[in-house]
Amino acid sequence: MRYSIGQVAKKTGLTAHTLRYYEKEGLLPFVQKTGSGLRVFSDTDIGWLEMIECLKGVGMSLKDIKQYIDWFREGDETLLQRLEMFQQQRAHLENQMEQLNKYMAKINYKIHLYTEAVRLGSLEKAHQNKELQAEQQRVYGDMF
Amino acid sequence: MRYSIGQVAKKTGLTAHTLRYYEKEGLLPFVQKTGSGLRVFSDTDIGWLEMIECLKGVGMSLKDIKQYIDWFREGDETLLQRLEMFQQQRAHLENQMEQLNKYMAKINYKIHLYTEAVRLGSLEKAHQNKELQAEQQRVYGDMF
DNA sequence: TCTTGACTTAGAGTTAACTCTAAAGATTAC
DNA sequence: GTAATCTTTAGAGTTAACTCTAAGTCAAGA
Repeated sequence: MRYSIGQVAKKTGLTAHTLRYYEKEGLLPFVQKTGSGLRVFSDTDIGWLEMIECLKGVGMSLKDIKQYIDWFREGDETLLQRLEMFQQQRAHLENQMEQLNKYMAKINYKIHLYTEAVRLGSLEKAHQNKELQAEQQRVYGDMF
Repeated sequence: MRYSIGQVAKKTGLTAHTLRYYEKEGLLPFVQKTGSGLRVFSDTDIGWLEMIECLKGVGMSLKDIKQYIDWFREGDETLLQRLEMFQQQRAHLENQMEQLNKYMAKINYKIHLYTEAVRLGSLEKAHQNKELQAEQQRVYGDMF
């Protein structure tokens, strides 16, 4: 299948502006153009965009994503660099997920606390609830 | 305990510049100053910084974090707003974690693929491995 | 006391990642 | 065929979150 920039924008949730910007930054080196200069995206290009979304979601900068794409274009000489990059990103992702679990515990505590506070009409009173105090100890303490 | 800005910087991994910036943006309204103007951080302030780190980590902007702090300062009239904010952030965090799990599957597949590719000296050959093709199907397909 | 290093301020500068503009050309629906 | 819509370009502008500078003040150790 072939897609115009607008169709890809709809499909991916990015704007046409952003897609052009990505291309300018070297992130979409495989997009074709018609004789009159219009971009034509293939399913392969959509696949690259999904990979870019993944790497961005893991916290990579566009610059580093471009590095990966450049390595890909250089061929099998850069297989090891690419493997190492993915290993680094996995390690990074593991840390990230661990962090998010901690944040979740903290936010769950806040939800308990504020649910009780809303019920009682007072944060101070909610804070005196023994059960919540115990949970706060577990999550690691504060009062905000 | 009381801490200078430099001690807090070390403790939190933020720079003194960043701490001053946070204060300027209204995120640290409880930090005291000495007669001569030096900042004095308390354990309560450290607690706030941990909360800010958490909310930032969940994806909130400094502006929205300030909103929460302002609500806190307004007292029990804003309990419901704060509860709703935390509920929204929990929902957001759940989506985020789900996304990260998908990214992890994708990256694990890449690591398998590239480990095999490095062994064979060719991405093309690794790609022909039946087991990897099956994994790719499960993860959702591409070839980059 | 002197020196060294930490701290103060206002305000300017930086970076990443968009985001928009304007003017013109291309394509589609009727 | 023509109106409406989409796409093109180069380049300027925006936003969030820092990051740094300069010129001076403060505090602790030898």
